[in-house]
Amino acid sequence: MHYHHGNLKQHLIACAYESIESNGIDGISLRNIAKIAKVSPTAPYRHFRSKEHLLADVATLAFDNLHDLINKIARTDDPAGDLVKGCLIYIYFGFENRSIGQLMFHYPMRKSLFPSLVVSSGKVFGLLTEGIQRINGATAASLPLNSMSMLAYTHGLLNIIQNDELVDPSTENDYAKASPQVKENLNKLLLRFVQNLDFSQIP
Amino acid sequence: MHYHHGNLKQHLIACAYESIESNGIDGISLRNIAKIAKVSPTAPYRHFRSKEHLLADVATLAFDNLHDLINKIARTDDPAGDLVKGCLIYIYFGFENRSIGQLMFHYPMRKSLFPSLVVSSGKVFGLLTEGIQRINGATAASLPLNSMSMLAYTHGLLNIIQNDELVDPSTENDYAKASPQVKENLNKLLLRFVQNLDFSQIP
DNA sequence: CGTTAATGTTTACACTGCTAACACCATACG
DNA sequence: CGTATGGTGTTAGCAGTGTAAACATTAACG
Repeated sequence: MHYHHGNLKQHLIACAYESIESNGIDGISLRNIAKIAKVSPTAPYRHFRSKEHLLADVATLAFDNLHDLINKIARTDDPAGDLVKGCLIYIYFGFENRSIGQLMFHYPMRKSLFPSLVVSSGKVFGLLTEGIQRINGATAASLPLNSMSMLAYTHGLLNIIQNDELVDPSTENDYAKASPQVKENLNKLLLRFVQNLDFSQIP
Repeated sequence: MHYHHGNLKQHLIACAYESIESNGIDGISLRNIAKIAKVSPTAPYRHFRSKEHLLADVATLAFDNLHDLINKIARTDDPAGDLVKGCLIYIYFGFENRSIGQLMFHYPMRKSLFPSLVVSSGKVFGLLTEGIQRINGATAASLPLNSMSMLAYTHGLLNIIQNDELVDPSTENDYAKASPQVKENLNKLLLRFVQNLDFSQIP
């Protein structure tokens, strides 16, 4: 029995990351994470001031992973296509890592309390901004608004796909059919959105 | 001390609704709601099978309220403008009722388990669908995808506005500046989006 | 080698969702 | 009218939670 683990902090983050992804985000508890890490129930408090602090570090790691994925795509001579690719990665990352995505985007965390989290998520947003900047005709003045707008749409599409259990067979609104339809058409929808961005100075 | 309250169920929903909005959604507990309703800690279990069931009813009520608000707007001869108005109400409802909005859109609830919730949220979506349908040139084939797309954008914009504490003064990405910018330009952004909807048959 | 600070453990507390057993009481039925 | 019944409230209690405090061990350094 080693009293000193060596690198418990990183290990706890990794355990939490995995446990969240497999057990869902509400089934998570500090004590459970500690048990997974084979450590006493309150050991995490030597490394994290609170549960929220641990989760913030998990989210930070997740944003870093997402950033690396998006950053890996090539910069071709088709900036709009590149941007759409990035957005698709964003969406599929959130979709495939369901619980982690929930933690990143929906968990009620006071994000501003965790500088590293703010930096990491900011970097992802930075990639999106850069992607828009590369598009022909983009203007500096229109950049912030268009970036936010693009993020909104991308994020919204992710949301739709995530929540396709919000399906209702009883009404005429056929969510169940629409959601896969969205998935098949993500590329088209995003591309159209990009092409319709407004680069004129917004008064 | 009246043993029989008379209408405890509705009262509990109302208390929960209020408590969530003022105390936030994580600060909520069944026992606390019971205390607010001046009833024993386990009394709610006579009316709700679980906490999630109570919250589902709260969310249902919230969607009904939102539906009524959106449904109240006039149907003018400017369908695009009407639709945008509806979306704005959607956004501001989520923004102003912060915690309730979180419950409606982000709380990890198995929505499909609660038929009334599915119906109520479906009705809101139905209004949006109807709004798109009224636009000149709208086709039946393109309706589901366009509705979901519009919902995605609207929802994404709400998200941006809700999370403007995701602001980062330390990076170059000036979220803090961008977010109010979004708020000021919501109308324009939504209108442009509506005007760029694609009503051609999507292959 | 001894001190100290870092890092782990044990104990304890208030709170949570939830179940089970019990208390009250409005109503249906003889 | 008396009484059984079932709906609705209460109390007691369990397992699990986040967190703080006190204690134990060990790595690092004088």
